[in-house]
Parts: sequence; C-alpha cells; structure tokens
Amino acid sequence: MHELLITQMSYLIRLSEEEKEWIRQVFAIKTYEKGEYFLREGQVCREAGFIVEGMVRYVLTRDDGEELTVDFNKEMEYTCNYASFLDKSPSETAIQCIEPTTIIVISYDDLQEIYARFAEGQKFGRLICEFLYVQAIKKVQSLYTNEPEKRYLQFMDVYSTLVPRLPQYYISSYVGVKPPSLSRIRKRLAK
Amino acid sequence: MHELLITQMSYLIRLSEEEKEWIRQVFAIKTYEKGEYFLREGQVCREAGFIVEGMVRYVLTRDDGEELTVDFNKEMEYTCNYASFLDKSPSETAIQCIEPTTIIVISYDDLQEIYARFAEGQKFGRLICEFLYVQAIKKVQSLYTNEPEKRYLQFMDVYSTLVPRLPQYYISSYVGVKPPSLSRIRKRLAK
DNA sequence: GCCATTCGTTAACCTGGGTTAATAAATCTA
DNA sequence: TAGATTTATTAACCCAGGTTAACGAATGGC
Repeated sequence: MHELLITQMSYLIRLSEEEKEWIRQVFAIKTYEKGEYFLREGQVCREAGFIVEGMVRYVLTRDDGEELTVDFNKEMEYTCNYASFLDKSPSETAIQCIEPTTIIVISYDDLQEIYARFAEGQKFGRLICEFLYVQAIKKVQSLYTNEPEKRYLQFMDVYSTLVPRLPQYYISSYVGVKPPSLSRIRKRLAK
Repeated sequence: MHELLITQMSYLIRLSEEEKEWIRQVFAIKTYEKGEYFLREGQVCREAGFIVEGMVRYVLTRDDGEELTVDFNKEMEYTCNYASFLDKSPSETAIQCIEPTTIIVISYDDLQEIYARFAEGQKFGRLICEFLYVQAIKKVQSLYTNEPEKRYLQFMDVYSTLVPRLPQYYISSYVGVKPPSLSRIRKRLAK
C-alpha cells in the first residue's frame, strides 16, 4: 500500500532507502465508508492524505446552505485542504468520501520532518504545491473564459474515467450550474 | 531598489550576507511605459519579477478575442506567469503594465540557483508557491460561491487602495461581468 | 420483488447579465 | 481651450440559467 505512494513520490524526487522506510513507518492507513468525511468544514486540516483506493469530493457550503462540489480526487492522488493545512486555519471546504475509500495519511509535523530531513524534502513540497497551483489557476481561467457548456465538455473529456462513478448533480455543481440547467445543456448537445 | 526585495524575502527566509549580495548582483532592473508588456500571450515566461513601482494586470484572451483582466499586482509584489515559468509552456495570459512600472527580474536558471544554493532556497520557492496557491484557491471559491455583486464588494474591500488607479472596465472584467452590468450593480448598491 | 428514496429530466415562469447603441462624462492632446 | 478620444452610464431587447414543482427512472433496503 505504501509502495504506491513511494512510486508516486519517486516521480518527483529521489528517495533513499532510509527515507522509503521512514515513509512506511509514518503514513497511517485509514478507511472510510461512502459518505464519511475525511475533513469537515471548519476543522483544521491536520493531515495530508494519499488516496490508495476510492474517491473524495471537495464540498463548499454557501452562505445560504447550499453545498457545492468543487473538486474531486481519486486513487493515486493526494488529498488535503492545503490552504487549511498550511496555516492551520479552519477549513472552508469539507472533504467527503463518495465511495468506500482508503487513504494513507501523514500529520502536519511529520510532513515538516520530510521537508526538513529528506535530502529533497523541500523540493517535494515545492513540486506538489506547484502542481496544485497550476491546477488551481487553470480552473480560475476556465471559470473566467468558458461557458458552462464548454466547462461541461471539458469535464467529460478530462474526467471521462470518473464520470461513470459520479451522480449528475456533482457534475453540474462542478460545472457551476444547477441540475435542470445541466439537463438543458445535455439536451442541446445531444443534437 | 534591491533592498526592497531583500526586505520582502526576509519575511519568508533567512538570508546570509553573501546571499543578499548575490541577489543584488543577479536581479536586473527593467522599466516599462504604461501599456507595455512584461509578458505576451504565447511567450514562455522566462523571468520572475518583483515590482518596485507601478502596477500590472494579467490579461486572458478568450477564443472570440475578448480580453479579460483576471488579476493585478502592484509595487512590493511578485509578478510572473508561474504556470508558464515552471514548465516553460507558452503563456496563456499576458502581463501588461498599466502604469509606468519598474520591475527587478531574475531568470529561470538563476532562480533555480537560489533554490539549489541558498540555505533556505527550496523553502523560499515552496512558500511563494503556497502563497500563490492559497490566493488561487480563494479565487476559485469566490467564483463558485459569490454572485458578481458580492465579488465586486469584496474587490472594493480588498483592493480599495488600487481602485483609484484602475478604470472601471478592468474591475468589471475582474468581477466577471461586462461594464453595463457593473454599472447596474453599482446603481443597485447605491441605494 | 416491492416499496421508499434518490436522482434526472422537463415545463413554466422569473431574473440578472449580455448585447447593442446612444449619450454623457472624463481625459488627452495639440 | 477646443476638439478628439476614451470611458462610464443608461435604455431596450434578448437569452441562458435559476427556481419551483411535477413526473418518471433508477437505486437501495429489507
């Protein structure tokens, strides 16, 4: 299980044998039922996770109580509310498992150990963050420039493998419209 | 001029005297007229900059040719198309100086030198990226949850010092609506 | 397999932003 | 200062998405 993470990390940095062993020691395995929360809104995110199996969604609750699904992560991806994790602020988004999910997690302090003690620890932190940043900025650009219809098409393209695992209303939320509107979009596109 | 940057960097990491001296050597001073481009769309962003004086806007051009202003940076802030800079990809946004602007710049390679040779170089890169990431994710959240009216109010709040330096249509673009719509919003709020 | 629940679509009506164009105000420029 | 240009507002009309509610379809639990 930890080997999947070590493989993933090895794409980014070199790991010594001791470092690999440390990873095996320090990451804890957690399992969640469908519907359970990896992180609740308002909590400080004190752990970063690597999803071994399953899927999570990021849930943003509006002032009026409506829940929006703004992102997904699946197996072989990291999951964390990084903003909350970094500055120990209350999380604005919840992270909910939408399938039975297994996540291996590391605490904030242990991750700082990786940053500090691994030969390329800081670099690992930087590369992860750079990846997340580029992803976030592309999303901003898409929200600025693309109509819902185009964002829907892009979603179906980029997340095609996820689609069969997702209800329609998570997708409509991600795209930024309500379910009836997504239905209309799908109807328009059907022609 | 470089001392401003050194001050700024010192908020994030410790700098030795040699490191400070290296910064003075390697950052080059560039000046721009109002309207000139720090970076054009399609170019690879090969330099990161620190704005000593003036202001820039980030310009995203839609498929239909319309220019959107999606962000601003002013004096004492960094400017860079980080996504392009990181992976040497063609920039999707231009960076235009909207006032007479002075920027001190560092090349990609020299910045890698900082990452590699400064005692806390990797940490500096990580912290900058973390800051940018948190900013980007907050923007995504705002685009998802806030109506244009609310985003306008937030802009007026957060960027209040910038407002007198900006034309209305940059603000409307940033908020995500067209000028007539921003006029309507302002009219509604006037009551 | 049956019932209850959840989910996706559709219809009718509403609303707020887009579009276009005209006008007024502010800014530049010579 | 006058004239040209740019910028901001307004009006009229259009349209896509929101809202609400109804109705099937799919799903889940027992």
